[in-house]
Amino acid sequence: MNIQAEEVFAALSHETRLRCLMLLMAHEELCVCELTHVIGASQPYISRHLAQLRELELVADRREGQWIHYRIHPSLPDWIRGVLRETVEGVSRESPFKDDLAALTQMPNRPGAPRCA
Amino acid sequence: MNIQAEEVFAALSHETRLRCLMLLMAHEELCVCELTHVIGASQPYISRHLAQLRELELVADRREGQWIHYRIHPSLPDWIRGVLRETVEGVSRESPFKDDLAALTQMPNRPGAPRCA
DNA sequence: ACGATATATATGATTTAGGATATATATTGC
DNA sequence: GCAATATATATCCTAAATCATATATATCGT
Repeated sequence: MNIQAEEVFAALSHETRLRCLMLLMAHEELCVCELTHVIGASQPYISRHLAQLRELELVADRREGQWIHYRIHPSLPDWIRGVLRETVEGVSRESPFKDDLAALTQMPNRPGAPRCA
Repeated sequence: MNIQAEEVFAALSHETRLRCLMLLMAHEELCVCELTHVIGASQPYISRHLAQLRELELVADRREGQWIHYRIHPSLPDWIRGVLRETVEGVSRESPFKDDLAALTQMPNRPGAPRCA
């Protein structure tokens, strides 16, 4: 089943999902607890939005022990990757995206090595 | 008031609005009757979706006699233009976008000179 | 001024997305 | 096996988007 442009944009049209994607564009892999901490919402709330991104195959997940690491889906179509790249350009200097990037680096007890892009 | 990324993506998440934007990316200026003909929906339906794009300032309009010509907003932020360009790359070979471009050129009695990009 | 064409807006009904909370599952260390 | 941590899913309620239809406005030709 092919990924539908309208569905992609619907996914990007929600602040929480867009914040997750912008963080993942900058950080290769992040676990749910990191995203939850940075965005400052409840765990089920973040998890449900990540599930939507996962079902659309915009992100992929990988379990490592207790943690589930999310990343931009490796086989994302080029044009969608292009859209995300342009969006990073457009929003990464603005709130809340700018602050999210800062909040992540200041998070204590981050699991795994902080692998940054 | 600054244009919000989430609102932009919400606008792009509807097939009708996306089809209008893809057509406008390829054709500089199109009037409502052309878009209505190509998409094959009712005039109020198209007009209402164009109004949403206009309120967001993704498109601009210009009256010329009875016709109102729409175009991609000339002062659209670079990153949004980039998103639209990437999207054209991604979808213009697929239905319904591919067929829309064909249907427009075959439309009889198009008002004004068909100014193509 | 009148009828025809092009376009915009308003209204009411229906569907869909979002949010909060509760609960279920999986893994780890003991 | 049990408690603790990390994550996912289910449920119920509310808010927002969409659609079809009706109607209003603007322009043109006569």
